[in-house]
Amino acid sequence: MNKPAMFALSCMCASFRRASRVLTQHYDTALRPLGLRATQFTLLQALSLAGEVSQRTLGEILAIDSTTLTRTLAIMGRRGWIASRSGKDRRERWLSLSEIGRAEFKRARPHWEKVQQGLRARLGNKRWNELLNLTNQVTAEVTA
Amino acid sequence: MNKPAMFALSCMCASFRRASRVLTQHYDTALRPLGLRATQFTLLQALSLAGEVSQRTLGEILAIDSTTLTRTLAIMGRRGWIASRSGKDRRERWLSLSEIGRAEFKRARPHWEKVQQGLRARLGNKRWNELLNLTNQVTAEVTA
DNA sequence: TCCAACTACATGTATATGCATCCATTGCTG
DNA sequence: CAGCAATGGATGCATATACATGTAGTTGGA
Repeated sequence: MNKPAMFALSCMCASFRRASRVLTQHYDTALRPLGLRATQFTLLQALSLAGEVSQRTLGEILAIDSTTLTRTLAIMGRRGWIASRSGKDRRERWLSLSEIGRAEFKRARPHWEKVQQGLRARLGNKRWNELLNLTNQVTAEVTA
Repeated sequence: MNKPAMFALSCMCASFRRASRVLTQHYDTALRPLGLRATQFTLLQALSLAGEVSQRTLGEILAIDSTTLTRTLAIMGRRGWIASRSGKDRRERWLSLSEIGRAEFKRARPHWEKVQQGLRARLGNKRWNELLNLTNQVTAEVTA
């Protein structure tokens, strides 16, 4: 037993935030042996996919405030994962993964894939796909 | 034009976190005139629904670490929204809404309902219901 | 009965997050 | 071209979040 007291929430925001907390802990647990957080893995992955992007654009991709990125990237920068340079427009910071950052991402990816697989198996392919589609749609809808 | 650079994410955790950020800002914006955050509204609502609960139980309901609640409730307590007392087991804190807290919740609820309605209209009833169901299911599944 | 294990909450520390504001740079317009 | 508005990012500040650890109170045996 030890059934959790959890019950369904009718507030979309609250339901998403609760699910996020639960998922973040789940992914964090899987990545903890690597000394990596889910949020940081997400940034490594985003940069790996996007190539070189400005801080502003990275923020738009992940719907993260640019000023939040300043701090999070600083932490990752200290660990040597981020390469940044200024562009023609000298206000901009162009970001990409450093060599070390790419290696870190490569090291973490299998762990991430394992969590994804495990969760996908528990939810079933149908729900898994619906969830990814719907959550991405909500983001698009609210952002628009 | 001015299209957001956002694209679909395949990481369940990242997709949920991004959607949470977007939704939180959306709800926060609606509640800002009241000086209330979405997270705080959620706590008011949870306490309003749950009646008197221990801090531990409240944490289980919302999947929030009990130590997180210590701080968040402290903030809300300073504003006079929370009534707390210790139970027979003197380690426990039993929490409920104070009179002021109930008033604050009542004041905020219409604003919250308006955001919910607006979002529901944009997503359509079908997707809205699917989203609530699925997000609650993920929480249940991962928590289990 | 008494102590060891356990439980509930508090505190220290670190990251995540966003808003208001500031600074430097760029773009626009008269 | 001069000057002002707009933009990209940094900084100050406040909240949200969780883990490791500390502390007080409870409980289940020996």
